[in-house]
Amino acid sequence: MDEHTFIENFSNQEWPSKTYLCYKVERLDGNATIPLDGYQGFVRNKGFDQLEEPRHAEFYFLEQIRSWNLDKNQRYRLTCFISWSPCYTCAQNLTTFLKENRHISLHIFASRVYTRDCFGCHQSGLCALQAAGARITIMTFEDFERCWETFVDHQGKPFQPWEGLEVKSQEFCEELQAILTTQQN
DNA sequence: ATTTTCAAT
Repeated sequence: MDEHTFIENFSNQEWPSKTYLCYKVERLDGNATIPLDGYQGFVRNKGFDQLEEPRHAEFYFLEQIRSWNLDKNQRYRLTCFISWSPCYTCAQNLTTFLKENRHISLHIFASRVYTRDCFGCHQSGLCALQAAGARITIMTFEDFERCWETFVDHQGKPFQPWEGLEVKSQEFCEELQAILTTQQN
């Protein structure tokens, strides 16, 4: 991913009308985690402008995972950095996937909390996803930096945080915490 | 004080 795309989409000061999702996979072997570098990459949503059926980024992510046919006798950890947190429908699809694939765990790092959901309640979607075992957190400075190091064609440049990164991250974190703790009982 | 959201005006 080029530098501009990363900043434009992952900056928590921006409100882009598109979503990028970076993913990586590790195999868990006892206490060891073995990165599967061949399986890492990123996807974005496709909209009406591309003459394809509009689909959210998570659709393509799930499509990728399914294509790998990860060995059910091994354990894997998926990590994804996503610029908007999953909508209700996508959260449900991920929930179903995790329930059907107990050998796979998922940790989602979201830059921003998506709240404009036309098809359902994004809060309950995220709660269900968490209940299915996913970890959902807001990206902090360290997470942006890790994403930058791993997925951006940074040409050796270190991650330069934008103004207000920490404050916004904290705000979204509180918003997400409120969502994930409210509906649990 | 504080919009915006995987678009469509």
